Amino acid sequence: MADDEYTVGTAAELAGVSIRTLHHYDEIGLVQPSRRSTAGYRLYSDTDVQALTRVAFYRELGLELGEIASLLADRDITDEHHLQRQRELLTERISHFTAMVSVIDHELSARAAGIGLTPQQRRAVFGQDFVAHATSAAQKWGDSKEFVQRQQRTARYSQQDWAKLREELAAINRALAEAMLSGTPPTSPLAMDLAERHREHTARWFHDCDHATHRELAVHYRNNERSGQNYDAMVPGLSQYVHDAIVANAERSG
Amino acid sequence: MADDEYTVGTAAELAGVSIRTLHHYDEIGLVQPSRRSTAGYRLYSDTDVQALTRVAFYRELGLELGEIASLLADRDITDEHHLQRQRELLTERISHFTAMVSVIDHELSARAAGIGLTPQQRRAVFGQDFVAHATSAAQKWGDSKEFVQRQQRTARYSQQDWAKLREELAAINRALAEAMLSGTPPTSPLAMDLAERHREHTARWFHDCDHATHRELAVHYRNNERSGQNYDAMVPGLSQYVHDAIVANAERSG
DNA sequence: GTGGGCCCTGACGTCGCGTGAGGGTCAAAT
DNA sequence: ATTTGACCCTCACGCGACGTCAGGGCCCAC
Repeated sequence: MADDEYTVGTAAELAGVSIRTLHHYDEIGLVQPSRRSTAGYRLYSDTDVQALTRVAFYRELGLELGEIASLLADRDITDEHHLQRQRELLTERISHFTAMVSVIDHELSARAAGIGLTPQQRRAVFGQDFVAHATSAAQKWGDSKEFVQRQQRTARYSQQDWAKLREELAAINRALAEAMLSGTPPTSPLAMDLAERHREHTARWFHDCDHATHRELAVHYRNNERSGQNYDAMVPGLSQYVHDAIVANAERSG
Repeated sequence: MADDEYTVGTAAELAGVSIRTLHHYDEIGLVQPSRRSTAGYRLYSDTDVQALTRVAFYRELGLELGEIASLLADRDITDEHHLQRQRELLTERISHFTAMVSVIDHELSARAAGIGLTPQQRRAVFGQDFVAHATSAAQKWGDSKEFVQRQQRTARYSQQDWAKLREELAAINRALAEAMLSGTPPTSPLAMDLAERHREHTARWFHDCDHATHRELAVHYRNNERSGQNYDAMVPGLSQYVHDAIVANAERSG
């Protein structure tokens, strides 16, 4: 056995998979050892191990062996193409999962506001439109500075932090809903004060939030398109009310 | 059938899985419909659908049905605990994949410098130490401002961008290697100029990079622990040389 | 020359469903 | 009142990607 040849055990370890897996790949012809010893031992070359590594990578990304086979068979695909492709698949998964995190934050926030999701809402959030919905939300917002900051901060929050955050937000939101239902105009000092509390809460827990940023948020709230808050789901008309209060508060402070 | 009850087809659609999957979950007792119609039809309640949704979510995160069963069975776990847990699993996957992207960028950069990885390097990068290596690299660096910026920028690069980036970096690295091999001291103007070109390249393609930041990078390079560059793998001793040149260049400019 | 570690080839088991076959159910349209 | 067609039921076998023995060779060190 030459120096740059490996038996199954070694090759398997190098590729980070089991011996049985190599046997399987040999059986189905996906990756076969370039040589056999006189005793019938499989001998994998460096190139073979590289192929195995590639397969393992694609597998971890969830591709089926058939797909991988056609990728490997395509002689037009260079090593760099493979790396590019793997990178794409990875970033795809990352943005998908990031979108799912947004959905969870959505539901956590909804619960923070003391509202469980109805079956209809769950349908929209977790049902068939799940990915499409989450992805569009992530695209609308996902590249903004605020989103990145929020992701970074919230990733570190403990369960206690979340509990506190939610409690505070729930108090603000309940007060806003009460104000609206009691006929207090959104331009009243009370409503504006609540808007200001909301701004401070956002700045404290999620991301920097001056009055200009807060105004932008308000528009998203009104359109019920902001991941993490759907005021109309709490009380119909509340999103418009919150929007108006935030704008009034921003006007007030200059 | 009451209004808040659904037959298999409907329940399956709400949960975003196949009918057969619901049959299977029923068979193994993971999620069973709370009622059957007189004709033997499975009737799923809202609560059942919620459980199904949860299972689907955990499945997408790669958990086995057995694990999910024990999670669902644990009556100490509230709805919010589930959401928290799912969020953790997601961010785990995200950082794992982000680490894998770093590894790919590593190899792309190595190729950019005109150097294919040797089997030994591949072993370190893709072999059994893969996850540990990538994860430790990500932890060392993963929370820094520079990393985030780099991720954000590079995510948008086209293949052409990468090609250009790599070409430029390869030219700089080759020049540095030549300088070292020809005995030019790292404190010479030529080496310092190359360090400066490297700094500008980094600032242009990856993240803001003043001289102080560049110095920090230099230390990582010297320790060969920086994802994306391993100068000693190109030419032994080059990492120290690059480090010294960067420091000299930083000294020079202030 | 023998023990322990590696390798071989079957071949059956597992998990999470997919995919029929053969047959009831139900509401609407004829 | 029946027929149509969409839905539902229960077997039951199939599949992908291996895991896991069982029974047997190879190889090298002591």
